[in-house]
Amino acid sequence: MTENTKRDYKDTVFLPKTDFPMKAGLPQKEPGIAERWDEIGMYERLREARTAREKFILHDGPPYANGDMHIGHALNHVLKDAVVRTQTLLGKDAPYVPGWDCHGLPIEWKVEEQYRKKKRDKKDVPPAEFRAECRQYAAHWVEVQKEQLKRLGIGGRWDKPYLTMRPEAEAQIVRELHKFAETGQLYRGAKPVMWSPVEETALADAEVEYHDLTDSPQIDVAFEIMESPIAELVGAHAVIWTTTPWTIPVNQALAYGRDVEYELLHLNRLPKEKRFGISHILVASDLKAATLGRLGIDARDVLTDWQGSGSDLAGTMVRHPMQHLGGFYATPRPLLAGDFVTTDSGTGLVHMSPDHGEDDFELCRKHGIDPVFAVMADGRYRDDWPWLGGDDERRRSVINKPFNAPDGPICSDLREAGALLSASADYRHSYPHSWRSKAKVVYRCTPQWFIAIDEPKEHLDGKSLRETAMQAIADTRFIPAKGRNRLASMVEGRPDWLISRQRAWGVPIALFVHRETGKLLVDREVNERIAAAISRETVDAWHENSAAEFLGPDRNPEEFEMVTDILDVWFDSGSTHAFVLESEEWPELSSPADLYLEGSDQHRGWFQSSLLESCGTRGHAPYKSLLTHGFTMDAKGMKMSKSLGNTVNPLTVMEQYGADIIRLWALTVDYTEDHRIGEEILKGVGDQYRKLRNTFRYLLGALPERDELHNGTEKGSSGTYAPIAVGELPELERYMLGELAALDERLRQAVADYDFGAYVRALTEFASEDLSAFYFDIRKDCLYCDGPADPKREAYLAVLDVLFHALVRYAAPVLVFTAEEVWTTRYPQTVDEGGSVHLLEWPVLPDVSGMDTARWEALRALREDVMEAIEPLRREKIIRSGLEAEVTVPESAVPAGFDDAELAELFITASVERGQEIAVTKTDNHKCGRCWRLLPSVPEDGALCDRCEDVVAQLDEAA
RNA sequence: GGGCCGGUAGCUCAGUUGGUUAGAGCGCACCCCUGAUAAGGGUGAGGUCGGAGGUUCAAAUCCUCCUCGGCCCA
Repeated sequence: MTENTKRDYKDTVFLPKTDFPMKAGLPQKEPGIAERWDEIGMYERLREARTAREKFILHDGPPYANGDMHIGHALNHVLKDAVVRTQTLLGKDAPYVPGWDCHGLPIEWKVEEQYRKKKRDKKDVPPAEFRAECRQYAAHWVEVQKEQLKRLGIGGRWDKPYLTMRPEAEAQIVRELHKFAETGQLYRGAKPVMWSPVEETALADAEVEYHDLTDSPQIDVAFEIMESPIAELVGAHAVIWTTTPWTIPVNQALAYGRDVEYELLHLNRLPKEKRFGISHILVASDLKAATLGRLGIDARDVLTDWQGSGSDLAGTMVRHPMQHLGGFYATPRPLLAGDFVTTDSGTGLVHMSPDHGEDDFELCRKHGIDPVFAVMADGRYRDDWPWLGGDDERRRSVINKPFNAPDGPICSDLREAGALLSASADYRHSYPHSWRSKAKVVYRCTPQWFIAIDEPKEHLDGKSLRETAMQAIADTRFIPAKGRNRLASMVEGRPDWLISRQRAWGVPIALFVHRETGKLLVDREVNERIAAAISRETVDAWHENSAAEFLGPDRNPEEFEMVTDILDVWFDSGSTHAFVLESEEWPELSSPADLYLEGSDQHRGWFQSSLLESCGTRGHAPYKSLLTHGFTMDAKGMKMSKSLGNTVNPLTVMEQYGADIIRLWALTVDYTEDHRIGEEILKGVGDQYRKLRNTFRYLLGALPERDELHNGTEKGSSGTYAPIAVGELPELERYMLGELAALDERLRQAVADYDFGAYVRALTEFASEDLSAFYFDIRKDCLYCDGPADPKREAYLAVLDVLFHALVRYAAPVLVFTAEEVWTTRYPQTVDEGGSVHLLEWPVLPDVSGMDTARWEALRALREDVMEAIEPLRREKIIRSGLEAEVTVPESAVPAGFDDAELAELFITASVERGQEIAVTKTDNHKCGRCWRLLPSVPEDGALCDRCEDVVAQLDEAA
């Protein structure tokens, strides 16, 4: 046999063979795969495949149709897609209809910007044309985002997404509004709302952002006390402090705190020029020092003439500093007790203008003081206003900086009236600004439409909308659980829902108000005429048709006012359950949804608007459970912003790494908290991806090219593993099937918990630890060197087949593209058949119940000890590989039922025998020229062992 | 400024009702293999569990304060 020592046995070894490349090239490959899904009509195929199955409805919250997809969209949609795909894999019918929010200010703003660029005045544009432009603008971004989401591998009904601007949707939104009107939950009120004088519109809370200012004005103003139960106070001056001088012309009262302590300070000791012509001032004791400081008065120079608590001030009246103007200013202003008064800043006395503050409005309303609507939409005082209104050339918008400055008209007039005690422009605080124009906003009282939150309603079983919503929250499942508290506390504390906007691009508040009585017209026939018209002609119907057409012949159009406000876009999106889930247009959907899934900011947004809309009209939430995710930060955990330049663009990541990498990232991080993304993290995700990819590559390489395992039958895209007789398998094979079953269980649990991090981790650790480092490593010799018909080798391949079919399905919801690539590599006919890995269902595994896994866990622990014991010999270069080691293990450490030969195979060593303690020596055996094992049956290095001798003989014979 | 949430190895994450030397995967270092090869295997080094107090026989786990970060609100 000496000639054999020179023979190269490489071609007698069964090495893995596959066309599946190690390097993924995802950015190049993915678009083609997505395209094929489109071509085969994946969504319809899935609906067909899951006909009559239990449904799982994830309702998409509509992103705003404005701009490219950003990382937040990517995370959100990958999570949604993972939910839909895992539920589908479990065999449920999980349709997904993506949607977009299309109305609203940001789009209007963009369209106006385009007009400005064309030097065209918006006021010259006919409203219908303007709305048409907005519609076109939104449609453009819907298409852009749609393509970007498809590129991300998101599956859904892309041929018919829902848009809030579809006429059918607009009509249904109006119908929902009418439901509120018909049940008496809608009212027109006057309330101070956040108002932007620049955009001339009321703003929602979400449209306002706070910026820190360092140069705000602050002034102290003296109001002379006319009458008071406290005799000493008469003739003295109450001092108020404010950062908004422009509200002084609309002052109607002062507020004090009942429990706050006040002092009357005597200024007579001061030199005359420091006294402002005033003898006494009234301020809170706690703020005395701060106030005197602003007034430039040394506290040692003043005496306290009177001291008392706020409640003593009841019944005190002051006069406005501009009393000499008469009219509005001639009325005495009362001092009122306000719960909101604190001694944190100011003077402890707060000037009240019901037009321009929430606290002010409420307190004044209690005392019968009404707002006067002095400030117009553009921020200037109205034409007939006696101070700084009309033709006063100094008239400006109230947010105009010079207007409020210490040398501006307000301060100058107050100074002249002897009422201005201090004025500067150096105050630091945060102040609300419009998120679009970045200009300052103000509180301004305007007529607005509201949905009442606390009125008990018959159709809600005598409960209020708030109570109904609180009950619905109690009935909802929250993932993670902390969301419940967050939503509940917001609903508990929120005010009535302000739903009107004075803008152009939106669903109209299509209502009639009787001019004489001011009452809302509630007539179902009229309402249905309105909705029907909108459903035919879009929202233009309301603006372009005459009142008479809606009112019908029985009513005189002259008697009714058509409301021209439009709806808050939150009302639009809050109605999606009505015009999407309940709509005939998407028969695959139903309501309520099993799940809404959005970022945690939507506790105040969509989760809440949907809840209120549905509770107000249907008495329950439109969802059974709510899943919220945190926000994506940069690599250091800091918020991403364009100005900081630390944004990560998912489109770029897809180009560089591929969509499967972003998906793997999104499903690995803890979405319940804020999480990070960055180069290092993506690199780590890429490593994890490669581990999974190589596991599939190994399986594809080891498994027969033609499907011999299936006895020649072509299983194709509906294929599953070949039937196997579990009882006849070697124990290692049965153990691995048991481990696979354990993995299966972990994965099912992770799906039930929406815990995708646990899902991916279980999958990766299984691939890495159980397969690569254990099972595949042990069976490498068997796969390469045993004869093709060897029962052990066949058993191994059978188990690899099971593993393949299970793992490719498990991976499919995560690595949507790679799983498809894996599947079509093994079953190329899938492509012609129009099949896909994504049409398959959760694997059914061979039953291996009753396995004694404890024995194997002990075995693996021992295996680790053996590896550790071998290491010193390798370090000292006594041996190089474990195959050269003869190992002794303590009898007591070996689980029952393993013989020495099995142990040597499992430990991948030359031999194993029992002894007192773990010991390792170098073997004297020779190395088999084919399998490279060092065995007693090998006569000399390079010769064959018994097993290889047989196999080579067989092969030579066949050749 | 207020409410809520969070800060465990370089990275992503586990750490059940407080209880033995705080774990995993990846990365890293070193080694082996060169017949999964820009792959595979082995060993190892990394953490004062954001910081400071406190409760307790015992705290990453409970309490207080501080700090950093985030969301929402003002």
